[in-house]
Amino acid sequence: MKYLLTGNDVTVENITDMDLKQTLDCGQSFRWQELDEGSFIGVAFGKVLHLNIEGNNLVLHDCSEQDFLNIWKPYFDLELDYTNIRNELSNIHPILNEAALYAPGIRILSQEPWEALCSFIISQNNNIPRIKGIISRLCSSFGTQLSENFFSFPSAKVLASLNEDDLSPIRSGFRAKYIIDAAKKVASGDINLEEIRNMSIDDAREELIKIKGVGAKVAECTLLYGLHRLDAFPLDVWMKRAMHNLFPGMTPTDFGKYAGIAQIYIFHYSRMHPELFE
DNA sequence: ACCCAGGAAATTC
DNA sequence: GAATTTCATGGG
Repeated sequence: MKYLLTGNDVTVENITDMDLKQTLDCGQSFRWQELDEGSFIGVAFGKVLHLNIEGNNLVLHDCSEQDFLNIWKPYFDLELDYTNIRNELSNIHPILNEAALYAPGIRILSQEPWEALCSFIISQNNNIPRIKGIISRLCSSFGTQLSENFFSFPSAKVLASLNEDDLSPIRSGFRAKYIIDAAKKVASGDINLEEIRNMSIDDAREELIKIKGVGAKVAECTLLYGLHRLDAFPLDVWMKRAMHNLFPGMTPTDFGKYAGIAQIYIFHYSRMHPELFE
Protein backbone atom coordinates (compact mmCIF):
# COMPACT_ATOMS: atom_id res chain seq x y z
CA MET A 1 0.00 0.00 0.00
CA LYS A 2 1.60 3.26 -1.17
CA TYR A 3 0.43 6.68 -0.15
CA LEU A 4 1.50 10.28 -0.76
CA LEU A 5 0.96 13.53 1.10
CA THR A 6 -0.43 16.21 -1.21
CA GLY A 7 -1.27 19.53 0.42
CA ASN A 8 -3.45 18.65 3.39
CA ASP A 9 -4.61 15.38 1.84
CA VAL A 10 -3.42 11.79 1.97
CA THR A 11 -3.67 9.90 -1.31
CA VAL A 12 -3.58 6.10 -1.35
CA GLU A 13 -2.45 5.09 -4.80
CA ASN A 14 -3.90 2.33 -6.98
CA ILE A 15 -6.36 1.10 -4.40
CA THR A 16 -8.28 -2.07 -5.22
CA ASP A 17 -11.29 -3.80 -3.69
CA MET A 18 -12.60 -0.54 -2.27
CA ASP A 19 -15.97 1.04 -2.97
CA LEU A 20 -16.97 3.65 -0.42
CA LYS A 21 -20.69 3.25 -0.91
CA GLN A 22 -20.48 -0.53 -0.59
CA THR A 23 -18.24 -0.31 2.47
CA LEU A 24 -19.87 2.58 4.33
CA ASP A 25 -23.52 1.90 3.51
CA CYS A 26 -23.78 -1.88 3.83
CA GLY A 27 -25.06 -2.05 7.41
CA GLN A 28 -21.76 -2.46 9.28
CA SER A 29 -21.58 1.21 10.33
CA PHE A 30 -24.27 3.81 10.86
CA ARG A 31 -22.57 7.20 10.88
CA TRP A 32 -21.28 7.94 7.36
CA GLN A 33 -23.07 10.34 5.04
CA GLU A 34 -22.77 10.48 1.28
CA LEU A 35 -22.27 14.09 0.17
CA ASP A 36 -22.33 13.63 -3.61
CA GLU A 37 -21.21 11.02 -6.12
CA GLY A 38 -19.27 8.69 -3.88
CA SER A 39 -17.90 11.38 -1.58
CA PHE A 40 -18.40 10.54 2.11
CA ILE A 41 -17.99 12.32 5.41
CA GLY A 42 -18.06 10.77 8.85
CA VAL A 43 -16.50 10.46 12.27
CA ALA A 44 -14.44 7.77 13.96
CA PHE A 45 -12.03 7.84 16.88
CA GLY A 46 -12.95 11.46 17.51
CA LYS A 47 -11.91 12.68 14.05
CA VAL A 48 -14.01 13.98 11.17
CA LEU A 49 -12.98 12.66 7.76
CA HIS A 50 -14.05 13.54 4.23
CA LEU A 51 -12.91 11.11 1.55
CA ASN A 52 -13.59 9.97 -2.00
CA ILE A 53 -12.11 7.92 -4.78
CA GLU A 54 -10.47 9.79 -7.64
CA GLY A 55 -9.51 7.50 -10.50
CA ASN A 56 -7.51 4.67 -8.98
CA ASN A 57 -6.74 6.56 -5.79
CA LEU A 58 -8.42 6.90 -2.43
CA VAL A 59 -8.16 10.52 -1.24
CA LEU A 60 -8.52 11.45 2.43
CA HIS A 61 -9.09 15.20 2.66
CA ASP A 62 -7.60 17.40 5.38
CA CYS A 63 -5.96 14.39 6.97
CA SER A 64 -2.58 14.31 8.70
CA GLU A 65 -0.13 11.52 8.04
CA GLN A 66 -0.34 10.60 11.71
CA ASP A 67 -4.14 10.23 11.64
CA PHE A 68 -3.89 8.25 8.43
CA LEU A 69 -1.41 5.78 9.89
CA ASN A 70 -2.94 5.55 13.36
CA ILE A 71 -6.64 5.67 12.55
CA TRP A 72 -7.72 5.43 8.93
CA LYS A 73 -5.34 2.81 7.55
CA PRO A 74 -6.53 0.23 10.09
CA TYR A 75 -10.10 1.60 10.03
CA PHE A 76 -10.43 0.87 6.31
CA ASP A 77 -8.39 -2.34 6.58
CA LEU A 78 -6.04 -1.10 3.88
CA GLU A 79 -3.32 -3.69 4.50
CA LEU A 80 -5.52 -6.72 3.87
CA ASP A 81 -5.53 -8.31 0.41
CA TYR A 82 -9.24 -8.69 -0.32
CA THR A 83 -8.62 -9.93 -3.87
CA ASN A 84 -6.82 -12.93 -2.48
CA ILE A 85 -9.46 -13.57 0.19
CA ARG A 86 -12.29 -13.27 -2.32
CA ASN A 87 -10.58 -15.79 -4.55
CA GLU A 88 -10.30 -18.23 -1.65
CA LEU A 89 -13.93 -17.69 -0.59
CA SER A 90 -15.17 -18.12 -4.15
CA ASN A 91 -13.99 -21.72 -4.14
CA ILE A 92 -16.16 -22.55 -1.14
CA HIS A 93 -19.54 -22.15 -2.84
CA PRO A 94 -20.77 -20.78 -6.19
CA ILE A 95 -23.38 -18.52 -4.57
CA LEU A 96 -20.72 -17.07 -2.29
CA ASN A 97 -18.70 -16.34 -5.42
CA GLU A 98 -21.70 -14.56 -6.90
CA ALA A 99 -22.30 -12.56 -3.71
CA ALA A 100 -18.64 -11.52 -3.52
CA LEU A 101 -18.61 -10.40 -7.15
CA TYR A 102 -21.82 -8.41 -6.58
CA ALA A 103 -20.03 -6.04 -4.16
CA PRO A 104 -16.27 -6.69 -4.32
CA GLY A 105 -15.58 -3.24 -2.89
CA ILE A 106 -16.79 -4.04 0.62
CA ARG A 107 -14.15 -3.96 3.35
CA ILE A 108 -14.64 -4.80 7.01
CA LEU A 109 -14.13 -1.61 9.00
CA SER A 110 -12.23 -1.54 12.30
CA GLN A 111 -14.58 0.66 14.25
CA GLU A 112 -14.16 1.80 17.83
CA PRO A 113 -14.99 -1.27 19.91
CA TRP A 114 -17.32 0.61 22.25
CA GLU A 115 -19.11 2.29 19.34
CA ALA A 116 -19.62 -1.06 17.64
CA LEU A 117 -20.94 -2.69 20.82
CA CYS A 118 -23.30 0.18 21.60
CA SER A 119 -24.47 0.57 17.99
CA PHE A 120 -25.38 -3.08 17.62
CA ILE A 121 -27.19 -3.09 20.97
CA ILE A 122 -29.28 -0.30 19.45
CA SER A 123 -29.72 -2.30 16.24
CA GLN A 124 -31.69 -5.11 17.86
CA ASN A 125 -35.25 -5.55 16.62
CA ASN A 126 -34.82 -2.28 14.73
CA ASN A 127 -34.46 -1.02 11.17
CA ILE A 128 -31.45 0.70 9.69
CA PRO A 129 -32.91 4.20 9.14
CA ARG A 130 -34.09 4.35 12.73
CA ILE A 131 -30.81 2.88 14.05
CA LYS A 132 -29.01 5.74 12.29
CA GLY A 133 -31.38 8.28 13.82
CA ILE A 134 -30.95 6.99 17.37
CA ILE A 135 -27.15 6.89 17.06
CA SER A 136 -27.10 10.37 15.56
CA ARG A 137 -29.11 11.73 18.49
CA LEU A 138 -26.92 9.80 20.95
CA CYS A 139 -23.82 11.46 19.52
CA SER A 140 -25.22 14.98 19.25
CA SER A 141 -26.64 14.76 22.78
CA PHE A 142 -23.73 13.19 24.63
CA GLY A 143 -20.68 13.21 22.35
CA THR A 144 -18.02 15.90 22.01
CA GLN A 145 -18.69 18.50 19.34
CA LEU A 146 -15.95 18.31 16.70
CA SER A 147 -17.32 20.78 14.14
CA GLU A 148 -20.64 22.44 13.32
CA ASN A 149 -22.45 19.21 12.47
CA PHE A 150 -20.22 16.46 13.75
CA PHE A 151 -19.82 14.84 17.14
CA SER A 152 -17.71 12.06 18.58
CA PHE A 153 -19.35 8.87 19.71
CA PRO A 154 -19.94 9.33 23.46
CA SER A 155 -17.58 7.33 25.65
CA ALA A 156 -18.76 4.51 27.88
CA LYS A 157 -17.72 6.63 30.84
CA VAL A 158 -20.02 9.50 29.86
CA LEU A 159 -22.98 7.18 29.21
CA ALA A 160 -22.35 5.27 32.45
CA SER A 161 -23.11 8.45 34.39
CA LEU A 162 -26.62 8.70 32.88
CA ASN A 163 -29.90 7.04 33.77
CA GLU A 164 -32.69 5.76 31.54
CA ASP A 165 -34.61 9.03 31.62
CA ASP A 166 -31.53 10.93 30.47
CA LEU A 167 -31.61 8.82 27.31
CA SER A 168 -35.28 9.47 26.54
CA PRO A 169 -34.48 12.24 23.99
CA ILE A 170 -32.70 9.76 21.72
CA ARG A 171 -35.88 7.59 21.61
CA SER A 172 -34.08 4.26 21.80
CA GLY A 173 -37.03 2.62 23.55
CA PHE A 174 -36.41 -0.50 25.63
CA ARG A 175 -32.76 -0.46 24.55
CA ALA A 176 -31.90 2.46 26.84
CA LYS A 177 -31.40 0.22 29.86
CA TYR A 178 -29.14 -2.03 27.80
CA ILE A 179 -26.99 0.92 26.68
CA ILE A 180 -26.52 2.02 30.26
CA ASP A 181 -25.73 -1.48 31.53
CA ALA A 182 -23.13 -1.92 28.79
CA ALA A 183 -21.64 1.52 29.48
CA LYS A 184 -21.31 0.76 33.17
CA LYS A 185 -19.64 -2.59 32.60
CA VAL A 186 -17.19 -1.12 30.07
CA ALA A 187 -16.46 2.06 32.06
CA SER A 188 -15.80 0.12 35.26
CA GLY A 189 -13.45 -2.30 33.53
CA ASP A 190 -15.77 -5.18 34.40
CA ILE A 191 -15.79 -5.80 30.64
CA ASN A 192 -12.48 -4.98 28.94
CA LEU A 193 -12.95 -4.83 25.18
CA GLU A 194 -9.22 -4.72 24.46
CA GLU A 195 -8.70 -7.91 26.44
CA ILE A 196 -11.61 -9.50 24.61
CA ARG A 197 -9.90 -8.61 21.33
CA ASN A 198 -7.15 -11.13 22.10
CA MET A 199 -9.26 -13.90 23.64
CA SER A 200 -10.23 -17.10 21.90
CA ILE A 201 -13.42 -16.54 19.94
CA ASP A 202 -15.44 -18.71 22.33
CA ASP A 203 -14.15 -16.90 25.44
CA ALA A 204 -14.77 -13.55 23.74
CA ARG A 205 -18.38 -14.50 22.98
CA GLU A 206 -18.95 -15.71 26.51
CA GLU A 207 -17.59 -12.46 27.92
CA LEU A 208 -19.66 -10.18 25.67
CA ILE A 209 -22.98 -11.87 26.34
CA LYS A 210 -22.57 -11.08 30.04
CA ILE A 211 -23.80 -7.63 29.07
CA LYS A 212 -27.56 -7.18 29.35
CA GLY A 213 -29.03 -6.81 25.88
CA VAL A 214 -26.12 -8.58 24.21
CA GLY A 215 -26.93 -11.97 22.77
CA ALA A 216 -25.17 -14.09 20.18
CA LYS A 217 -25.85 -11.80 17.26
CA VAL A 218 -24.80 -8.50 18.87
CA ALA A 219 -21.69 -10.23 20.24
CA GLU A 220 -20.72 -11.42 16.74
CA CYS A 221 -21.19 -7.92 15.29
CA THR A 222 -19.05 -6.42 18.06
CA LEU A 223 -16.34 -8.98 17.37
CA LEU A 224 -16.40 -8.52 13.61
CA TYR A 225 -16.87 -4.76 13.23
CA GLY A 226 -15.36 -3.47 16.47
CA LEU A 227 -12.61 -5.96 17.27
CA HIS A 228 -11.78 -7.03 13.72
CA ARG A 229 -12.26 -10.70 14.42
CA LEU A 230 -12.74 -11.80 10.84
CA ASP A 231 -13.88 -15.29 11.82
CA ALA A 232 -16.98 -13.89 13.60
CA PHE A 233 -20.22 -14.63 11.72
CA PRO A 234 -23.30 -12.61 12.74
CA LEU A 235 -26.58 -14.43 12.06
CA ASP A 236 -29.43 -11.95 11.81
CA VAL A 237 -32.78 -12.57 10.13
CA TRP A 238 -31.32 -11.99 6.65
CA MET A 239 -28.37 -14.30 7.24
CA LYS A 240 -30.57 -17.02 8.70
CA ARG A 241 -32.78 -16.85 5.63
CA ALA A 242 -29.71 -16.90 3.38
CA MET A 243 -28.15 -19.86 5.19
CA HIS A 244 -31.39 -21.81 5.02
CA ASN A 245 -32.27 -21.01 1.40
CA LEU A 246 -28.91 -20.49 -0.32
CA PHE A 247 -26.43 -22.54 1.76
CA PRO A 248 -28.48 -25.45 3.16
CA GLY A 249 -26.49 -27.73 5.43
CA MET A 250 -23.57 -25.32 5.78
CA THR A 251 -22.41 -23.84 9.08
CA PRO A 252 -20.42 -20.66 9.81
CA THR A 253 -17.19 -22.59 10.33
CA ASP A 254 -17.48 -23.98 6.80
CA PHE A 255 -16.55 -20.48 5.60
CA GLY A 256 -13.13 -20.62 7.29
CA LYS A 257 -10.99 -17.99 8.98
CA TYR A 258 -12.49 -15.19 6.87
CA ALA A 259 -16.08 -16.23 7.54
CA GLY A 260 -16.94 -12.68 8.59
CA ILE A 261 -16.01 -11.35 5.17
CA ALA A 262 -18.09 -14.09 3.56
CA GLN A 263 -20.91 -13.08 5.89
CA ILE A 264 -20.93 -9.45 4.79
CA TYR A 265 -20.90 -10.37 1.10
CA ILE A 266 -23.85 -12.70 1.71
CA PHE A 267 -25.71 -10.23 3.94
CA HIS A 268 -25.40 -7.38 1.46
CA TYR A 269 -26.23 -9.58 -1.52
CA SER A 270 -29.32 -10.91 0.26
CA ARG A 271 -30.55 -7.49 1.32
CA MET A 272 -30.17 -6.22 -2.24
CA HIS A 273 -32.05 -9.27 -3.62
CA PRO A 274 -35.08 -9.75 -1.36
CA GLU A 275 -36.90 -11.54 -4.19
CA LEU A 276 -34.65 -14.55 -3.52
CA PHE A 277 -36.63 -15.22 -0.35
CA GLU A 278 -40.24 -14.70 -1.47
C1' DA B 1 -55.50 -1.08 12.65
C1' DC B 2 -51.60 -4.16 11.40
C1' DC B 3 -46.95 -5.58 10.30
C1' DC B 4 -42.11 -5.44 10.44
C1' DA B 5 -37.44 -4.01 11.83
C1' DG B 6 -29.25 -6.64 11.27
C1' DG B 7 -32.76 -9.53 18.87
C1' DA B 8 -32.75 -10.53 23.56
C1' DA B 9 -35.04 -11.12 28.08
C1' DA B 10 -38.81 -12.81 30.50
C1' DT B 11 -42.35 -15.94 30.77
C1' DT B 12 -44.78 -20.07 29.80
C1' DC B 13 -45.36 -24.63 28.41
C1' DG C 1 -35.14 -26.86 27.85
C1' DA C 2 -37.70 -25.42 23.83
C1' DA C 3 -41.33 -22.42 22.20
C1' DT C 4 -43.77 -18.05 22.78
C1' DT C 5 -44.48 -13.31 24.34
C1' DT C 6 -42.99 -8.90 25.39
C1' DC C 7 -40.20 -5.08 24.95
C1' DA C 8 -40.51 1.06 22.56
C1' DT C 9 -40.57 3.37 18.49
C1' DG C 10 -41.26 4.64 13.76
C1' DG C 11 -42.39 3.70 8.99
C1' DG C 12 -44.96 1.41 5.41
